[in-house]
This record gives sequence, structure tokens and C-alpha cells, in this order.
Amino acid sequence: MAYWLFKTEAGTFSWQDQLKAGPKGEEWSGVRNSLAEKHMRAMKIGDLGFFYHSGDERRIVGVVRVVAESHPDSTDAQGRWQCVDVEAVDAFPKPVTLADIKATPRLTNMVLVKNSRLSVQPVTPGEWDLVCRMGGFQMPHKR
DNA sequence: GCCAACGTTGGC
DNA sequence: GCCAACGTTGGC
Repeated sequence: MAYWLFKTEAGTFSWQDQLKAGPKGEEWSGVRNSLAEKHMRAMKIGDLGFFYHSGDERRIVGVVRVVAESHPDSTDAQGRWQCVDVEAVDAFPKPVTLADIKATPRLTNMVLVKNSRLSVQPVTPGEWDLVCRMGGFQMPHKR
């Protein structure tokens, strides 16, 4: 199982929009960067990702799960780009801001800090655990 | 195949 | 509003 980070402007596609999509999830469409796309092609069903609001907010607001592996992006008329589908898992009780991350020595190697323009990024297990703890987030139990 | 020019992203 | 970082384009 791998961990990722998905970046979006709240004005374009927000956490609220993701919640509205429900358990069927929503295409993470519109990515037109080959490295970001490569990360999506590597994703497997069940992989988890942070949901990050860029722009004014600049914070991780929740967790999403991959529910469909890469397939053609429906917003690409040429059929050249691929994307995955993700569903909302849960919001962070305490959103973790970019400033929090930059102020945490163990997180300064995150891609979010090193390559701020990449819209879909890998996250290491260590980074994942620490950020979840900072956000007061625990995976909900299945029933 | 190189690289200058240009456009976009996103943090500040 | 600015600008650094990065990707893409196009002339050579």
C-alpha cells in the first residue's frame, strides 16, 4: 500500500466537492503534467492520499482513498492523459498547514516542500504517520 | 539535441 | 502583485 498527496485549489475542486461525490468517488481529472500522471498510473485500489488545498488555504484537510486505478481522463478529448478515481475517507480533525509542515524538521523533505508545483505526489510511510498524528487523524474502523 | 523565450503554478 | 521553479515550445 502506498501513500500520496493530491493538490487542488478549493475554488476549483474542494474537499466539500469530494464529500459530495460519496463512496463512488470522483475522477481526479485535469492533471496535465507527466510526472503527476505517472504517480497516478502507479496507484492501486486502496492506496491512501492526503487532500491538500493550495492557494489561500495551503493545508491538508482530509484523506482520500483510491477506488479506481488509472483510466483515460474523461476531460481529455484526445484520450492521452490518465487519471484515477478517489473517494473521501474522512476530514482531518485539525487541518495541517503548509507552515506546520515547514516548521517540522522531519517533514522538510516532503515533496510538498521540495517541489511545490507538483500536483500529485508520493508520501513516505513515515511522513504519512506523522502528518496524521499532527492532524489528529485515525483511520475509521470498518464494520 | 540544445537552449532561450515564454507560460503556468503556487507560495509569499 | 511579485517572482522562483518548472515545463513546454520552437528556432537553430
